[in-house]
Amino acid sequence: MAPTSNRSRATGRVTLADVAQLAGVSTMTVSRALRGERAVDKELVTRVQAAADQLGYLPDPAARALASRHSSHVAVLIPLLSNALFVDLLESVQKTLRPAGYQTLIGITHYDPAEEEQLLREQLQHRPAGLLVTGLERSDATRALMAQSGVPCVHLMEASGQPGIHSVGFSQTAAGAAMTQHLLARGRRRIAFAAAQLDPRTLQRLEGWRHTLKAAGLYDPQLEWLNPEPSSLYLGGRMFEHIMAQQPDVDAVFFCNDDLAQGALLAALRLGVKVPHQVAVAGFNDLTGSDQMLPPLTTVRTPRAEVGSAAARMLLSLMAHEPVAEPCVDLGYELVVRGST
Amino acid sequence: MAPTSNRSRATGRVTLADVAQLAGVSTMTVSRALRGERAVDKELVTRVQAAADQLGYLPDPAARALASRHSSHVAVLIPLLSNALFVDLLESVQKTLRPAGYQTLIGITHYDPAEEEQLLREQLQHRPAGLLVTGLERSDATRALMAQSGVPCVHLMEASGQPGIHSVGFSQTAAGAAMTQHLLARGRRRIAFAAAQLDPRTLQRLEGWRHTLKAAGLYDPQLEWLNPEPSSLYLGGRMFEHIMAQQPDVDAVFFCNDDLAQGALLAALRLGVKVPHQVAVAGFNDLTGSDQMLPPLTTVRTPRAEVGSAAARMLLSLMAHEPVAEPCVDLGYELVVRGST
DNA sequence: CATTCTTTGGATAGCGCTATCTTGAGAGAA
DNA sequence: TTCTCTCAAGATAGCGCTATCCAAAGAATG
Repeated sequence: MAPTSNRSRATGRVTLADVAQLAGVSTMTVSRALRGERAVDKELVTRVQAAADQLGYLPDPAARALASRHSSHVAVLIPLLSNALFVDLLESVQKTLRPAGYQTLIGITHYDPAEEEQLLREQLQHRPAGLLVTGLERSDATRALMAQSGVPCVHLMEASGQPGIHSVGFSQTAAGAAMTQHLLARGRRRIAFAAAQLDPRTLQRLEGWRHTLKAAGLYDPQLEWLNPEPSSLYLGGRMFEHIMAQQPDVDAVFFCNDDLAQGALLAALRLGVKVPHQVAVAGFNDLTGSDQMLPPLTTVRTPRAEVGSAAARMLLSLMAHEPVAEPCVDLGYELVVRGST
Repeated sequence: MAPTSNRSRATGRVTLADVAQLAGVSTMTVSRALRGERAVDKELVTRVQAAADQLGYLPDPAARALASRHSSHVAVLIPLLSNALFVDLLESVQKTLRPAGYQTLIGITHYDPAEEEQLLREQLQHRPAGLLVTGLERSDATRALMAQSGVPCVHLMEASGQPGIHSVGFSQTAAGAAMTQHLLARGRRRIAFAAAQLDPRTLQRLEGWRHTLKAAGLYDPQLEWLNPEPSSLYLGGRMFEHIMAQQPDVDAVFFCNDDLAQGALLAALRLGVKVPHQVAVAGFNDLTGSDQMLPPLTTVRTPRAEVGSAAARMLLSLMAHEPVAEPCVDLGYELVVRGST
């Protein structure tokens, strides 16, 4: 066991003061040496480092937060964890932030602006060092809270053009258009768009689809199937059944998310509808299992892991008050053509 | 805008001192009144409450943590977020803990004992008020850390018999046995057990399967298909193909998780293997989509949402130093028989 | 009525750090 | 040489709370 000072023996915790005593310097020097802040004599730094290692010193985040006015937390607001997209995003965020000494505080908004505001309010109490939020659309109150808190923030999954906004993502509209183009190229003419949840990014994909069909002179509002319920395999199946029953001339369905499309493919099997012969089916996000479906699902692979790590790195720069080369990063997307189209 | 004292005007934050000044009492009385600690005159409590509301006072978690030696965080250690089981568990935990004023710190262990230990070490730095961990099995070092930290802890998803251990879950062994019994009752005789990941709970299900088959005189080690890779639809399909190719006499496959079983059902469709005619397929956990498969998947519905909320409530009691009626809660499971068997 | 026991509010002293000012020593300028 | 001017290290003073001790006032006891 390492020797301990009177102080640490009393509380059972190794403090800065203990390290300072052992290294023969002031607590302030230890604090500075350990954080690499300001100039500290190189020899002193190694001596302090050695003392800290010897005692097994670990800084107290609460004391740090109180004294410095910001914690080592990064607040992350995402809509759901039941969409694998956000799980992947979160994993890559954590993988980048944790080694840098930041804890992520996860808030699930359920796509509800009021809940987002409430969560943000709670999380700001913890004086987070940084903030990651999904998308660009939010209530004025939430926006105001963010601005007035002064906490650096990066927006995820969409690429904003606005100055002063940091974002990492891609153009959902372009991705929606690209998939629609693909279906057109496959000779489809009655291409339905089926969406659930109707969150902002889904609506952007819808816009891409609309724009492309209009340009091709094939747009028909009847082809829009919008359902505000949460996305699920079950709902995808039900929507597919409805579409097939009510618009037998539809020759392609573009679902806003893979879980809907997977449900549709299963429903097609049940109904005996031939995919892609009779109708093509496309999804979005390339979630687990899409490549295992029968037929395998054509979809758009979204770079969520890359978005997570790039956004986390950008946030690290912001938190360190370093300059950020490119405040709006577009990581693109990839059309993945499989058997279903 | 509410009037502010000199102090809060200086820092831009409403403090206890501001509330105390407005209510005409000491900060200590405000602190006690707001936390409902010790006996405070009823009239004073309302006066303090009113002052706090008027000023929009919100306590500072960092200061609280520093002074009281524990934060308002609850650390939660789960293996994965890519298994929907843990997403459901987490959601219900948060739903219970958040209204009680606790923030959850999520740590993803990836089923790795070393990573679990590392995460716990980091999280204990934050002096959590409570701890939720998955399962009962962990490294000695982790166990020691937990014990020496003195942080109240509830174990999830398994029901422990050990005294001094708080747990909420069910018997994985019994659930594994129940499914095997069901397959036997359906007249199956060559029942394979296919598992991935091989985490402790999977191995307990395996034990239930083994025990039941042995009792029926039908056990054969050849029927165990154990693969340490992470669970996925893809892997389930591959394992199913192997089993069918190498043991054509197998008339049922019990998968340790629904994602594997779903992959198997899709593979069966691809291969033209008739389920349940030629071979029955069963899963575990009743995940999203299992009821949408072709045929719908027989599985075991596990009460993860109930486990999450019951465990969170138990932890709240422990953190409040209240007595816990039943330290080991068994919430059971439910066999869900569908078309695949 | 004196004595003890319970309250309940307040004063005090930190919790373990960091922001900020001060000090002292060496470098450079006059 | 003498007077700035840097710049690194230290002293000081909190950050915003709560643990803990204390005192005063009532309640209970003999």
